[in-house]
Amino acid sequence: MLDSNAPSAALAAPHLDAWFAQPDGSTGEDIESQLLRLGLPRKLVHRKDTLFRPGQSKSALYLVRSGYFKTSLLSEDGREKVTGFRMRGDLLGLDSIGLSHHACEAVALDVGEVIELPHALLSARVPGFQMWLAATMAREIRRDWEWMLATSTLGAEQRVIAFLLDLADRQRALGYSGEQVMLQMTRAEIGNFLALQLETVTRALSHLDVVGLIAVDRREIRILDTGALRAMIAGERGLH
Amino acid sequence: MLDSNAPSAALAAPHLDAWFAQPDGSTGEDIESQLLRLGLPRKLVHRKDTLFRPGQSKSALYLVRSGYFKTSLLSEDGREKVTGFRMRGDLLGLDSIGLSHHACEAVALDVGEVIELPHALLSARVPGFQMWLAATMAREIRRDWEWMLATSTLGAEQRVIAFLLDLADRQRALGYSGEQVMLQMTRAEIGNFLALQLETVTRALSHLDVVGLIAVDRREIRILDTGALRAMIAGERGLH
DNA sequence: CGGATAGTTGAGCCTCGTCAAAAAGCGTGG
DNA sequence: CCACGCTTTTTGACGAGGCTCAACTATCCG
Repeated sequence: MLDSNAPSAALAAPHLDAWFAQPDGSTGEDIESQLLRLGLPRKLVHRKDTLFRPGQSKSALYLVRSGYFKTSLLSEDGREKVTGFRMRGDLLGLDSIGLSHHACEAVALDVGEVIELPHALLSARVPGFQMWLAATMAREIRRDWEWMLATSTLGAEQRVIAFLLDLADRQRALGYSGEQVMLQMTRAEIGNFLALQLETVTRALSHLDVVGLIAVDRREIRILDTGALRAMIAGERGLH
Repeated sequence: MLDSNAPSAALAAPHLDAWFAQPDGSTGEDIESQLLRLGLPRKLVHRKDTLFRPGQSKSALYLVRSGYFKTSLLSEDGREKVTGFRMRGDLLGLDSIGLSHHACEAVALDVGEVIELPHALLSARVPGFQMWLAATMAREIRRDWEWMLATSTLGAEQRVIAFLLDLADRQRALGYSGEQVMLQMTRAEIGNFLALQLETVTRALSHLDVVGLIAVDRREIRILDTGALRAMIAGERGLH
């Protein structure tokens, strides 16, 4: 649901445009594997480790190699908003490009590993890095907008469904089953992300379990009827 | 409210990093005025003109020179979400960088003018363009997140206040008064953006008028007590 | 084993959405 | 210039979805 990329033909364009014409993944993996070959500094994290905080001076982006992270925004008066859950292949710190300090917070939800990407260095040394970065940021913007659409037009249960299907899709894209989803985050964090209370998330999960569309076992969710679930967010629009 | 850039010292960094170290505006105006001097193609638009639609093949970004635009996302099943209102200095089409086709829609709310920015050309010819673009995209991401925070933690009236203050701030940044805001969009569009119904927007505006914090005259809003308004979104957190 | 964290479930209430009707603007053409 | 139709806005009444508060259970970790 989350990526509305037109899966169109990659145009045979002059080299500079090569990137912009790419639908999504192909050249991306090129750049990504280039980055991996560069022997950039790696960093191991444990559950609840904070990778960076708002206001902290920023030196690099982080590319997630393994594990799960949440990024969140904090307001002065204590409100918090989880802006996304990140997994392998995602970039952390995109939002603070152009700033000398981080604007959001990134916390590990599990043990994991990230690679530091010093943009200045990479911009100079890796041809196409800038393009890749811009394309990645654009994808982040589209994701954000999709979720804005979801939270403002879908009811509580529909949002939870969209969340589960999104996780499943992303897991599938990484080579996992997609039938089974292990939630690395608390109900409260899911609720925060979806603009719901944790009790509402619980109730939605319980209800979907009762009607047999998913099987909930603690944080392990088995998706039993993808078709029906998809129909529930595409069909009747919005609340009601 | 919307831009949480640290107004910190611009570090004396190696040239490549110059951009990333910039807090926000200074070098940006450099690039922007460079762009203006290039004699890039301009385009005049009328009220309700569509600059681009989802699926339409994309050739360039658009820099707003005058007028007001809304950008919105459309889902297959007809749901719509206004993703932002854009004015002078804003870029249209950022979200579809890396795609060959547009992912969202941009419509003029008034007569206006835009400049076409062909990224391939500019990336090659204007040094620092890529950096500027990345910084601009990052700012868009931060804005989006701020609004996600707002819509998920603030009550209806607070969201409307945040919206008015944001408009006022942006107008002030462009050299206008900031006391007076002319809404170029309908109540329905405001509501869509804020995840509210149009009736709720109307009620919020009416109420704020009654209590004397703003003066509503059709689409002309006069902000009478900025301090009190700011307190209402920073003070008591969220709903209730 | 015991304290803390996380999740579940219930009951009541409140904000905001829904439906409806009317007023006010606004553009258009006679 | 005014009449007409359309869009936009306002206001009211009502109901419901989800939030709040609260109690209880399960789980994790030292």
